[in-house]
Amino acid sequence: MSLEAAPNESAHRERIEQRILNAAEQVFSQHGYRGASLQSIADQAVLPKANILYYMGSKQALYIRLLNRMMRRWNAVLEDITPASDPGRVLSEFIRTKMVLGQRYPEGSKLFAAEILAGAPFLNEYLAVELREWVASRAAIIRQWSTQGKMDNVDPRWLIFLIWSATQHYTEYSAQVTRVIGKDALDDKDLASITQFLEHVILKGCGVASQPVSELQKTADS
Amino acid sequence: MSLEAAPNESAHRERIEQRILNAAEQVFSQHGYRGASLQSIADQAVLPKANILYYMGSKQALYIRLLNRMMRRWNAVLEDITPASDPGRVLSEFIRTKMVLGQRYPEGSKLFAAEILAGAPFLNEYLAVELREWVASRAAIIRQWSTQGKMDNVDPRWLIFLIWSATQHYTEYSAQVTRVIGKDALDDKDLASITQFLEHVILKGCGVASQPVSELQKTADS
DNA sequence: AGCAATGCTGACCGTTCGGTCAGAACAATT
DNA sequence: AATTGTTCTGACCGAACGGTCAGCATTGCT
Repeated sequence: MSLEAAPNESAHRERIEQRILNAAEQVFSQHGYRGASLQSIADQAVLPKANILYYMGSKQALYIRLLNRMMRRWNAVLEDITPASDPGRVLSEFIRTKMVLGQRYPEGSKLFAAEILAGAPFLNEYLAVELREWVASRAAIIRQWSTQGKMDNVDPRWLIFLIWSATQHYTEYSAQVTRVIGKDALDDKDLASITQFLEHVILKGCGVASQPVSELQKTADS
Repeated sequence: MSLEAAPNESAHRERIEQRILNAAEQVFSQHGYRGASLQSIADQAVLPKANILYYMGSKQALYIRLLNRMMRRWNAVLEDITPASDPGRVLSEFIRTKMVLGQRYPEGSKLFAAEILAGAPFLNEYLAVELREWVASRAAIIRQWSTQGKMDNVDPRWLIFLIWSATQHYTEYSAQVTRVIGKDALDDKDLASITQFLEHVILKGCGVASQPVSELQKTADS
């Protein structure tokens, strides 16, 4: 329940807690809440198991702290969107931001995915209240863009889900993607290529003019 | 290792095995391989735990049988595609088929997702060999469509991943989708709307003419 | 140097894990 | 009624689970 960080934590405590959180994020993201064991988290953090509980209290408290940390990172996306905004610029930035976030916090993204797969027992309220309002408000603006003739008349909810799923895929399904394309990991060139592909297909597919702001970006395209 | 079904199984044994497989699919899909317990599978199947092991041998053997059953269902997708095929028809059918498969086998899809999230320890070889070849052969054909001018010059691998992720999202993230749109489940109308949205955006986004075959399908679109 | 506060952890707790097995229950054949 | 083969399951095994705690080590203040 109480998940605010104490304000007067020592730097040492802070360092160790981050070490535990990062280790836990890795284990939880691979095996889900039930499948993760405190022992394997302790091994990953190179700490005795009792130490994990000393700092985090319980498995559940640790898990909830992780979920909150991840959700905090996802704010600040699509914050400053208005009916007057240019759809091309906004959607482009949305796609790019999501791609970057997924690459920056791959374990956090997978943790989130595992939580949803399990039926979102801990994120139930967050999804049904905060995220729902987030989507509803953005959807309303996108719908105005459609009526203004700035883009096709598509259901904005499906558009948001499309961008989420298409970008998240490359972090959450990285095990599949890398094996299918025969690489150990996606490099920067791949990621740039994917981002550009998604911008091209989604913007064009929604009838949005490619971003008018001149950014050097002319590549292979019949 | 040996995972072929015995040919001379009694109808009774067959029925019980299916009951166990369905129960296990549900539990594994929610909690992953490690997070699933034989006891909870037994409870789900309303059978004593020892019975599960009597029929399936071990937790791992049961899990592998489930993976194989799911992979078998996924064959027959995009089998008859050639350079002469019409991209619009093929991509449309691909999207529709994937949407239907996800709705028909939601637990199987989630099971697959959990396996990938865990790093695909059991599907490693399948992904790196069979699925890789499947993608490579389809990608080659799509690339020919591009050079023939039938569609934009996009990377076919990203296109395939896009269709996978966009369609799978509605089964694997159903917990998130339903809470965000405020429904208990997606109904047929939602699914038709989503399918049509995806066809519209992806085909148009790839520069493919919407399927020429006249199927009554004229809906809201500025 | 002395002392309280905090950091730390090996040992332990009851429970649940995957898996084994002896033997009861049942069905089919003689 | 006896025999045989299969189906079934309660009871049990050692290991691992999440969590507790007594007590040692370390630190910081006086």
